[in-house]
Amino acid sequence: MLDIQLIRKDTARVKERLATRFQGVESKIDEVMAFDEKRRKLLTEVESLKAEKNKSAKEVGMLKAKGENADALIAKTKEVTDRIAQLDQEVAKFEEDQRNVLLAIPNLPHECVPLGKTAQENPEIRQGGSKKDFAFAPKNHIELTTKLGIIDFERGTKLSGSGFIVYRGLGARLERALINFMLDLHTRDHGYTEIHPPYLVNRDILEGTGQLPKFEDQLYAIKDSDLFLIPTAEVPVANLHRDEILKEEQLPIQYVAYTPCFRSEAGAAGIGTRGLLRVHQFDKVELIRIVKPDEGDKAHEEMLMNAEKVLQLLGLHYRVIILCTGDMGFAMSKTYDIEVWAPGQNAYLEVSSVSNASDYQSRRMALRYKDTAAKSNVFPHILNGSGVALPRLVVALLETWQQSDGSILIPEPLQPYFGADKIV
RNA sequence: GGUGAGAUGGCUGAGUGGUCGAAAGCACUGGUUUGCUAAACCGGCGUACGCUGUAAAGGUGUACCGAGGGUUCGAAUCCCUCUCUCACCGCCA
Repeated sequence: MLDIQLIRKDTARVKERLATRFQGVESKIDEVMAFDEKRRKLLTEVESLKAEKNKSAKEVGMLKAKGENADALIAKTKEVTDRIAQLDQEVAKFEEDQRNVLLAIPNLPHECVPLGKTAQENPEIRQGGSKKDFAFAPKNHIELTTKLGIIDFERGTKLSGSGFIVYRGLGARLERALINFMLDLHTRDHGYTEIHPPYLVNRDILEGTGQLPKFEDQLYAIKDSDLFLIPTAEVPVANLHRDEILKEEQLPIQYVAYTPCFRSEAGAAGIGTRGLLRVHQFDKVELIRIVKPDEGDKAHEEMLMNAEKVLQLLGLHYRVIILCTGDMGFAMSKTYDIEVWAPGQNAYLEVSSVSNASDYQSRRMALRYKDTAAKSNVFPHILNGSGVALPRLVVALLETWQQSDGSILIPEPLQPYFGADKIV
């Protein structure tokens, strides 16, 4: 969430930058300010009453110690206490109202993020690899996987409904090989520490990263409990140090985690269609960094390159785009997407989203570090990036490395993990 | 799931209704001193928010002793609920 001090001090500028996301959000700032003003006024009043109460209570104690009568003072203090109880409730109400509005306000876009409203306005930053030339018409992944018998779409639907898939035989092995390949790459070559987190988390955790309270309909909830299936490893891993005050030397932190991700995808285009492009459960290797504020931009660029490396090693063509202000996720200040080329679709598919959440999430989860220079506790910047998501990677891999006979070549760096050089 | 014991500041650990934000020790840190390593001594050392205020600071108030509620003029201390930890039993991958 945004810093209330910043909102108070620089109201106009905060509103201006919020408005670049979508028109109308900036009015929430006025709501926050209204609650804030009332809250502080009452707080001052109730706190001075409490000071009075504390003083009187002490005097009662001293009178009684001396054996004197304190009935009058007790009666008077009782009145003050009652009044305090009343005001405390009002203050709490304003605090809650203010927090609720704050939680519904998205992060401020980074200064360098291009203005825009929709995904069509996201500028391309660069490309990697090159499109493969085919001497035949490349098939799409559904045809390829069905013929090879490595993905069973029908039985996935039978078990759990549309948007669920079953990997089989070498398909299952490919999934496992890719996960291990990416985990090893990021831990060995890129310096991340592997985390294996819970797949179920409570409400507070989801509030910390910004999925709640606004996007509950996108989550799967566990009946008769307050637990939810994680939509991404970002949720448990970014929250790992919540409510902590880290030592400065603990930073930077770099975590990598493989988890399945569960998304209801309510209202999303493409759900219910066959294939791997949009599913309710998918595997993903996720990167998280927790860094000092002034190291955020550099860390962001590095993470992007960490994710790109996966595609480079697998010989895939891709492009990097930067999301415009209107297309960015709620909690993020700056986001790059990596889109991989899928010849069978004749389209780019998003396989990674690399974002800088600045201090927005660390504020929500009360994560700080002791900054020796500033002599105070500072909210670190939290970054997350897919490194990368599996289903669309598999699509691009199969469609790119397919042969005219329908077999699939396995890129060399993946072969030790897969245990073979092709799928036939 | 059952029974019992617990939860206090970075750590250990006192404190069972009044001047306790909390003893003491350790750790950390500033200083003094002894020719170094080190020791001794003196001091500092939680977080959040409000008010005030400065160039920086500072001053002041409130809250926080697992969480939430209650009793009381007054709660770390008494009562209730919950969470977690430990031990044993049961069950189980």
